[in-house]
Amino acid sequence: MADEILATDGRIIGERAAATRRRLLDATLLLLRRDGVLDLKVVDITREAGAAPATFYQYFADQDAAVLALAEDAIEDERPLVDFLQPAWSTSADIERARAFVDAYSQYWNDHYAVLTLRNLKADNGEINFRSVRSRANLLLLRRMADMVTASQTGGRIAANLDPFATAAAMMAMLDRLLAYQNELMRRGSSKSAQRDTLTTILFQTLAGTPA
Amino acid sequence: MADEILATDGRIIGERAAATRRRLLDATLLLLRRDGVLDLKVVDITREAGAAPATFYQYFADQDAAVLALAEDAIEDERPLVDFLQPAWSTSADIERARAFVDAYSQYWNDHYAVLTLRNLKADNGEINFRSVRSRANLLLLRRMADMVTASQTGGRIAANLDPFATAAAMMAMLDRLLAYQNELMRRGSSKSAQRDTLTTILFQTLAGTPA
DNA sequence: GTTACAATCTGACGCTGCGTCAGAAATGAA
DNA sequence: TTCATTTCTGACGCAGCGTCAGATTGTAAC
Repeated sequence: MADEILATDGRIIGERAAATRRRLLDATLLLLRRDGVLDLKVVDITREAGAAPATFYQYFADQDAAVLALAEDAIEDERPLVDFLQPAWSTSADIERARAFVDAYSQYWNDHYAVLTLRNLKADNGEINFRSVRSRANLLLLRRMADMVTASQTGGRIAANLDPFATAAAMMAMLDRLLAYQNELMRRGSSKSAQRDTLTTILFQTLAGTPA
Repeated sequence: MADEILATDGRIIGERAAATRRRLLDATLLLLRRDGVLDLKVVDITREAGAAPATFYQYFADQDAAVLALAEDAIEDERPLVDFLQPAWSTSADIERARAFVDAYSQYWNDHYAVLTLRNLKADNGEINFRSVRSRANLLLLRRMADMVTASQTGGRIAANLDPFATAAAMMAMLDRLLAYQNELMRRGSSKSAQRDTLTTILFQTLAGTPA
């Protein structure tokens, strides 16, 4: 990869500096998870990382830059999820693959909960860097789902008037906000496994129709 | 209603004070929309409302209290949406009602975008007051959708293994995040009306199955 | 191991916004 | 006009941000 990591003043950083930068990122992630996305403080990050506040600004222009770096990291973990969608679902045996996808996606979202929430918030707010990183993260999955829709339409298994990309986006939207409702659902008596099965069914029937 | 509005020191407020409080709320809403949910400042709110910063704290313990009040206000506008779901959809003529529901929900979300985003963020973060106001806002719609699922299952029109409440929540999740993706979708060539139709179709087939 | 230079880190500062308090201004009843 | 009540505000102490000049650490040459 040609993306050398730079300090904010533009110089190429050495080994010691890279380690410090990494410590700062780790601390950012820890605090994001522990204190929530609205209470992230540079002071806390540097205290956690055992550095002075000023050090933070040697590697990141501001908090956002650090969060953005974490969001870039998260992309790597989203990429493998596409394997669950390939080849396209069709038979009833593929329902198990759909279930595995739902599980893997839940896991992915859980692992990166804080970062993804903040990324989406900033992206929704129109911040261009965060839009970009979100697009890149989701593009593979969205494209793949859209292709599944097209294939299922060709086979006459799902409604012809669905817009493939919009359908894919709707499914991603559903998955993205799933966890936010999970606790509430549990309180109303839908067990976790019922949620899992329900989501699997909706996803399968929307993307692939009735199993062959 | 018995809910008299109180100042933070507990006294019942008069007419002038109520007007000031209202001005502060209006200003909060304005800035939330204009500057985004992460840049809301009490100083700005009071400047906008033509008051001193200290005045804000006479009516709200902190920023959250004001946002919470706005979230309560938003509930009123969500309530009428339930009419689109009642009686349950079944015939192909009801697809038009589903489309009207999608439109109305989009409108509602657009109108209250900033407040709902912040409400969800805080609710997801576990803040109890925001969870409560979100539950109350969504409960009617969720229950109604769940009932539709049950009815459709009884009629054999949709899969029997769907958990009614989880299905309803999945549909709400999909709608809730819809707008976040809209711009991105447009950029990828799904027109607004294609999105609208797609969402309508997914919603109808998930809650009501194939039209009778 | 001393020197000198570059890489890295930090203390101290000014600024902005938060939330509190004592008291000032407006209101209106007598 | 008086004065008690309601409402509003200036001034303050505190916390976090981001900058800068200079201190510290690493290392290469001698």
